[in-house]
Amino acid sequence: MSAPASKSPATLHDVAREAGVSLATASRSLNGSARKVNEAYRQRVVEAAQRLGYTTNLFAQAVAKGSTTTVALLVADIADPYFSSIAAGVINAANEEGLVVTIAVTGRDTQRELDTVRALRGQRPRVMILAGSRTTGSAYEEQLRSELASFEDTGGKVSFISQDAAPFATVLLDNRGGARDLAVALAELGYRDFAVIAGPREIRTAQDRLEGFAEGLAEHGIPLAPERVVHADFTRDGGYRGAQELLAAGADVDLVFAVNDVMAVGVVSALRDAGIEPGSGIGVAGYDDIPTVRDITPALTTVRIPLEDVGRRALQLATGSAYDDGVPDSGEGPAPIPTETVLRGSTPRR
Amino acid sequence: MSAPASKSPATLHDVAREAGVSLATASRSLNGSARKVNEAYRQRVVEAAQRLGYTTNLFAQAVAKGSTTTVALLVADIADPYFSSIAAGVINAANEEGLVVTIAVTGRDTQRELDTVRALRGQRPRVMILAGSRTTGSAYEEQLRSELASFEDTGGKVSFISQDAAPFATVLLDNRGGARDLAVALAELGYRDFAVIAGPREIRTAQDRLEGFAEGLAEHGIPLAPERVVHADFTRDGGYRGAQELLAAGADVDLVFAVNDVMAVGVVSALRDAGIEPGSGIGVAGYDDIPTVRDITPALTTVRIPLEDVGRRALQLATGSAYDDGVPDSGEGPAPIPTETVLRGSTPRR
DNA sequence: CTGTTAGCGCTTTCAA
DNA sequence: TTGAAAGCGCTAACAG
Repeated sequence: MSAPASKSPATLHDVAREAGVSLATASRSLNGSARKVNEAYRQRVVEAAQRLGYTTNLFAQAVAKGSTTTVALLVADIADPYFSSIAAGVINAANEEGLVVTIAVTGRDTQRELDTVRALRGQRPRVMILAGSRTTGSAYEEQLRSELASFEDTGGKVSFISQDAAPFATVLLDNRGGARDLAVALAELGYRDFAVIAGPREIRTAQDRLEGFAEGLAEHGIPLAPERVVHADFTRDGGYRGAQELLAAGADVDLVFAVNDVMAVGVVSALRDAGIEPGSGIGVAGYDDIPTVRDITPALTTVRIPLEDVGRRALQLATGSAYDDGVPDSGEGPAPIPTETVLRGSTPRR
Repeated sequence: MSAPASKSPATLHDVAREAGVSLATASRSLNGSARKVNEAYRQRVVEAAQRLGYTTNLFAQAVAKGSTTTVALLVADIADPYFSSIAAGVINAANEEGLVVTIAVTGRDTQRELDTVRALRGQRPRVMILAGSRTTGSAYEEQLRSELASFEDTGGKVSFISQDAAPFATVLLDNRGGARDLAVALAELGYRDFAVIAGPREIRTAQDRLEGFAEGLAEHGIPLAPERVVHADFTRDGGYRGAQELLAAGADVDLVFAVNDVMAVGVVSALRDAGIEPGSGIGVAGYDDIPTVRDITPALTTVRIPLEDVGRRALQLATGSAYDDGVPDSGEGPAPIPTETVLRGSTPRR
């Protein structure tokens, strides 16, 4: 229980003294960009730093320079593979640029999201990436927008991962188009009686996927009756319960589309638990292509989003380091991330 | 493309002036702990801050106070559910204490881990949580230890999530014991011909689970021949390939234990792809109880670790806010996290 | 209770 | 090139 006498970390001052040079020289040798320091001095400083176990105090540096090396990432739920994959992309990209990533979770709670953004501003991050599922119509929307605008006014950069977040830079996800393509592919496979486990009504991503899917069906002259759409939580359990509800209603369905993979996984389990074999009995499709959908049985048909890449882009969009991918950049970021329908065992040809 | 004239964020100074009070008063009204400020003044300050869109510059605050509100979390791979669940726990707990968490990934690369720790020290985090899989015997081990020790010497606190990381605070995972219990349970179920898809040899977690499992079998007089142990990557694909290798060797096996769930998921897929039905043909068991193992078919037998909780504890251990759970605290943290064998469909009674 | 005034650790003019 | 000194935004004695 003896508390060790806790020295404080070595400061640049200490290093300078140890090396017998001025503070300024020490600073220049260790961090200053242009190498305008006598090599001999530099050596001594570096060695002194080494000897003292010195590490630049990033905060002090930030205060002095007036700019940080932090990027703040907001996600709804870090344990959700959708977000953790995106986070991986952001972190890797940030690493490459020497930036440090701070993660905050909002739990899909608008108020909390707003509070978090406010709190995060205190960190003066260089960039703020919002990956949470945008919500529509709430009173918070305007507040969030204004908070972010003011963040940008004061030198920050924000980037969204979303379907439309003008006026901010956005990694565009074409949820509507992806869902439409999926619907078309499924119709061509011979499915006719569709049901959708949609997410919460306020979540734009969920809405768009639902609408896009309906559009795709419409192209094939297939209607999607309102009673075939059940709204549920954006989670595995939400999907599970949604499917149960659907079955309870006794609808005659040959394919269930869950608006994201986590939900679809729940649907598959629910069907199986109800004695219906997913795939051979009722087809199931999801959206996102998270890693696990390959390993459940049957493997899930879904719409692939290159999640890691999306995260990476979101950062690059903000730092301006986006590699040129040939896509015309309209200023609000490149064209939508390409999306791809992946047909697997859960939707055999009928 | 017009760059908006970017004002810099309002400073406390601005607020003070706007409110017509001194810097000190402004500081006290906004952040100072003890409320020793005339309510009228306080009002004016708060309003001024509001009007100016002021947010405390946390970095400057940190520099002035000499202490930060940051906690750094190191994980091997944030997209791995094991780590993202732990991260969720850390983040939630941190939130409750008003701390901000920064996540770095090490990719199970010792050198990178070391570099990361060094870099992270620049943030002067209050606490550093290492959740990466400890490695044994490497030359880095000592360096890491010394880097961390010096971090603690200068006022930081480190906490490990591991099986033994003395002399640092540790959320103890009883990998050995958990694996032993699992082996016993499986033996009691009637399995006799075991094989293990073990992780990389250097990863202690993998080692311990392997050894514990062997011990458990030994208790039932069941040997585990070396050729029944194949070492593979700690990932889903590692598990997949490991199983393939095992099958190729033609061993006569009735149960495959993969030392973690992600690998086990790969094993299940590999078996199925090889035409062997997991569960009815060969039993499969994993370790961790990540969410997906309930949804694959058959559901996976595994050893449960309360991952979220583990993350939360790791933080509390460091901040000293651990709730009293009645377990005698030996100073290095509470007793091992309780572990539980969960039998599911992948290991029916034989 | 309020204001003045040193710092905190680092960067960056500005002279030398 | 180097060093002295003035900040960066905030806190914390210290007087008043």
